[in-house]
Amino acid sequence: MPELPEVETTLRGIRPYLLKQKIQKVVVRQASLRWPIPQNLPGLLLKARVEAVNRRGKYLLLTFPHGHLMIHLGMSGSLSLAAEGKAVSKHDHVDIVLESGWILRYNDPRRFGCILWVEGEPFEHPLLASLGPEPLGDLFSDDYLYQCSRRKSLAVKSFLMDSKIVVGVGNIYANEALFRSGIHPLRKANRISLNRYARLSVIVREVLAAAIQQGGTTLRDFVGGDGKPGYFKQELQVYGRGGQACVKCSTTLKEVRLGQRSTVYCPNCQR
DNA sequence: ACGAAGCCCTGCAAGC
DNA sequence: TGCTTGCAGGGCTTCG
Repeated sequence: MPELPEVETTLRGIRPYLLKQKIQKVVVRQASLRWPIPQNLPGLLLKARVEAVNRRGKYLLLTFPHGHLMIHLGMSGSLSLAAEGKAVSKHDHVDIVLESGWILRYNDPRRFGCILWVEGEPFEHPLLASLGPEPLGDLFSDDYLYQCSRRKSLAVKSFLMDSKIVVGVGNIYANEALFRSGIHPLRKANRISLNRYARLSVIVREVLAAAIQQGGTTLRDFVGGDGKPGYFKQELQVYGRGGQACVKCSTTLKEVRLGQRSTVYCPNCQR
């Protein structure tokens, strides 16, 4: 389940192979992702040169002279670099063949991801226009979270996972960050003090940065691998541990569903 | 305008 | 063993 660190790791892994490369061929085997892959994509990309590779939230942006390729990995998607002639496996939906011979290969079993073509300013695209700040950027701060939350009566965990508030905090990291901050996930966002948001904002940054750093250490395995670098080996303290003992106080961790997402917390440590 | 629920999809695990 | 059922989840979309 790619979260921000996984997308960032993917970005760093593929960028050097893509920059300044001309697209030699595009093969679409399965066009029906979350939205259909444009039928004319192969023609659009043919012989175009990659000018830049960037990320906004969990969206990857490949910039060409005449537009941008926007890729989202959904929750089961991955990109890998395959050597010329490497056999195609199940759910390898798209190949983007570079002049170097390397193939940027998109695999997505659940097809929750998307591959779209954007002309003009990409940040004005409806999918990107209303995204909140990057959690590792300067705009994400205690003040920012506090101000945003004042008129929000929803659970702080849902608040934190809202991409209009801040991008890239998925279910796993929301659970972990709230545990480490001592904040109860069901507490209303507007019932949390500035001091506690200060702690939360720092911890969100720490958790994401640590995960990215871990992804970086396995980057060398990116090429030729399964496209899923060994990110997220860090120990999860609450996610997936419902019913087990809290690592801090041994109280049994509670698991509830919040907005269809599994939510795990320590009823003693988190208030 | 806000918040909650629904939906897309496949792989895996559990239950019969 | 092989079926059926339920769950996982990012995030857009719809409903109340």
